[in-house]
Amino acid sequence: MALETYQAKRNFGATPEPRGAKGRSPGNSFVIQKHDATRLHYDFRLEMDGVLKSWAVTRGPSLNPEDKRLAVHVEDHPLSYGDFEGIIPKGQYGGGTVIVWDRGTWTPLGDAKKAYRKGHIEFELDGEKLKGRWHLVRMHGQPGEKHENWLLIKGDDTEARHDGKDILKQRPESAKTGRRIEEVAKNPTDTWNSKPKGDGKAVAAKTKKAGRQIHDWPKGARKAAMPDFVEPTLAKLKAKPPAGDGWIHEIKFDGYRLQIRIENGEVKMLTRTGLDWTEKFGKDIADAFKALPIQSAIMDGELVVEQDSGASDFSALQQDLSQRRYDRFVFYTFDLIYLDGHDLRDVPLIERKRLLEKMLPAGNDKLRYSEHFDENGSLVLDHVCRLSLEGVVSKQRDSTYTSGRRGEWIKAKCSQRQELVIGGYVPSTSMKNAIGSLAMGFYDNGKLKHVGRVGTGYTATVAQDLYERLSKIEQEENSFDDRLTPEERRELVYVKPELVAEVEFRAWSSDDKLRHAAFRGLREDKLAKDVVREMEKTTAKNLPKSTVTLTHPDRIYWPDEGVTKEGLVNYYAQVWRFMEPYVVNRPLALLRLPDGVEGHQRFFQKHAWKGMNENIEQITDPKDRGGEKLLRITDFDGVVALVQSAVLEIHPWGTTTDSWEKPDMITMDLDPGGEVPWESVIAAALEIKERLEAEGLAGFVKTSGGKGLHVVTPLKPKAGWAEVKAFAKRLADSMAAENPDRYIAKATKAERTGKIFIDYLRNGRGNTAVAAYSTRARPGATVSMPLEWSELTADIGPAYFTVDNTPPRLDALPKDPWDGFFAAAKPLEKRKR
DNA sequence: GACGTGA
DNA sequence: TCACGTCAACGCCGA
DNA sequence: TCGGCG
Repeated sequence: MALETYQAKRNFGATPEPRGAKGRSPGNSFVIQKHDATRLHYDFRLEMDGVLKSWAVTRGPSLNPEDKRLAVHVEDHPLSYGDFEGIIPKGQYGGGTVIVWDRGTWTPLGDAKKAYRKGHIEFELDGEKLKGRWHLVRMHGQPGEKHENWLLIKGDDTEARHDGKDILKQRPESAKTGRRIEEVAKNPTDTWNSKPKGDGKAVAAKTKKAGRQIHDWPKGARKAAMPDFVEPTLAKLKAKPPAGDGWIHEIKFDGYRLQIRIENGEVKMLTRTGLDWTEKFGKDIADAFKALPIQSAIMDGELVVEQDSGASDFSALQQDLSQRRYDRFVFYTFDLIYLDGHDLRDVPLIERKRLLEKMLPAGNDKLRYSEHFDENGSLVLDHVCRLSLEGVVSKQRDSTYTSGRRGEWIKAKCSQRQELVIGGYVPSTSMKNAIGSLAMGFYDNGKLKHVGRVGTGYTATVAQDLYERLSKIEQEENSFDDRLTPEERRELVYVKPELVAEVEFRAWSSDDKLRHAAFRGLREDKLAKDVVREMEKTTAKNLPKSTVTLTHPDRIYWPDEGVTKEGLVNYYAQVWRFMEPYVVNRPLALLRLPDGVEGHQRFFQKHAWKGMNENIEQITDPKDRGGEKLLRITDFDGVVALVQSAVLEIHPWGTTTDSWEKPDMITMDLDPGGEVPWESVIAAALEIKERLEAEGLAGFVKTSGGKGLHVVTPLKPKAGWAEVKAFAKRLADSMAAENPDRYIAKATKAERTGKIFIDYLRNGRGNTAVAAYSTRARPGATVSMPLEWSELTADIGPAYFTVDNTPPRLDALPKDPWDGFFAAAKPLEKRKR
């Protein structure tokens, strides 16, 4: 065991975990000793009351689990001295903003990739005894900045924490800093740009219509050329609309969000991501826009198909689209971004809408102006819901038009109501002779299906009244056709299914239970036998069911898309039959975000943890028998358990646990650097495919759900990790060598602009790549989507498929896009290794 | 998300 | 009781 | 040998 010593360049002192402290000795340097030849390398900086008191460059141990002991020897230092030999706190924590006390203000330094160490420190400074804690973090830094490691120290009372939350609490006056922190803390997002590049060649104006004269442009309007695609404002999903005068409320449409661009007499309709879908929607809408007395404009709105009730209907819309039936389309315009030479994005919303209303002819049956309401938000929602509309979108009256989701727009959805049969009750625990909750059901083919309990919505009088009536019709036997779980049966008293109640609820859950149900009264006029489910079951398909309990099924994981924990389970239920072979019986690495994609927590996990759901299996790495247990799932319950654990990305090894040492697939990750056109990424994927086929191997392609594409090769498990990785490296290297202007096989960021990084490093032992059909923990609820090669066109970007649009896609597919994946597996032959 | 720990 | 911390880690490449 | 990258 080699023992190496490194000397600090200057003074430094640290005494982690007091229990680890051992002895002290004078001297004049900070020495850190390393056992074994594991890599050691950490930089420390020591910040005290705004002054850089001292600093040191040291080296620490790698996080090799075997290498947990660190010996530190600190000598003759004004701050601290002593030896310690202690257990290094294992692991690190990920993410967050690092803040330092710098010249009198808290300054965010940037994102901490991880904090490696922390500990306590006691020291004397100018005769004063001080206590503190230290953190060592590794910095992301800003682009172009030097990357540094910082040790943050403050006294006990004002310890600098890695996420800055406490600091903000203590220093409310630093609101400015707070915003900066927010910004810095924001994850650098996807740089993939699916916007069409402004199409360059201007189409000659056919007929120049007389533009409507606007003499007094509202304040904020800027003379400007028409911008390219403007990323739409997105609404954040909230439980109810915001209160206050600053908000206006519009009806929420259930259709396709489109950006209308009128330019040189041409009308274009772009989707949320900027794809040109003008052709998809027939001529009617485009013609209606063409007829407007406008020279150029960008408008924001939604294409819908209205039911008779006036509610928009997404499924009808999709039906019409697939049947090329265009006559029922109606376009609701709700925002005006650009008009006749003026950029209106900085104009307050209310003014934009005023202008928009003037532009749109009243009484047009194709184009409508989306009216808004000034009343109290909850009132509007109530009203809207009573009309069986979907919900409301609330917008800040004076907000400018900003791309993305910033909370200026908030959407709230309506609840549903329906009559249900009371099949039992649970006595109240707080009141005598009153019910606490009701067990409800509906009839399906003459059988009473249990849909869960309704435990709210009663006044005390009603609860007593119900008890009075229900206790008279008690019965021994189960009133429901279903076998209830012990939890569902707990305290339950069955009654003859005679009474009908109206119940309000937010949604049906995947297993046909009520969500957020509230009692709204008895329906004396209804016969129990007539109570059936009002809303068509959306799926008659044979979806896998899970017994895993979801806590907080309403937890929102993707606020923009409104994808909840339960929604994610539904997604996996739909894709499971396709996804299963790529995730079961493989060691897994997980990316977990308990607070969703916008939350502050985000961490990888590859080892088992305490309290882990029993449907996630703990397995032993045969190469590391004494080590921590790795993870595996074997069935649908396993994925649901992952979702319950807030796993938003699933990264399996490229092997099954049946043959740990022999991978059954190769994943080549094509990661385009900046300014690489999407067509080039497609070309790269095709080139890899050809090269693989030249070697007698098959290639399958999937979107990454992020920026690029993955080309995956099935293998007969024969060659070992080293050989497979060497093959992958050779493939990447040869492509980079032959086309150095297009490809690069190494991760050097600076050289990657304009090139595609062919990442072969996912093919080593213990390395992972995101699973087919796994969601990605990024905005948009995107998924990694297997494609047939013929589907790989410019229309489909790397982040095109999402939790929302994937199930309909899979339904429409004649077969698995990766049909025959494992059948196409060939062993990696010796000569190719 | 679930656990352990220290205040 | 509450607030906080913890949850991966290694080879490769260029300077 | 170090920092930076996935």
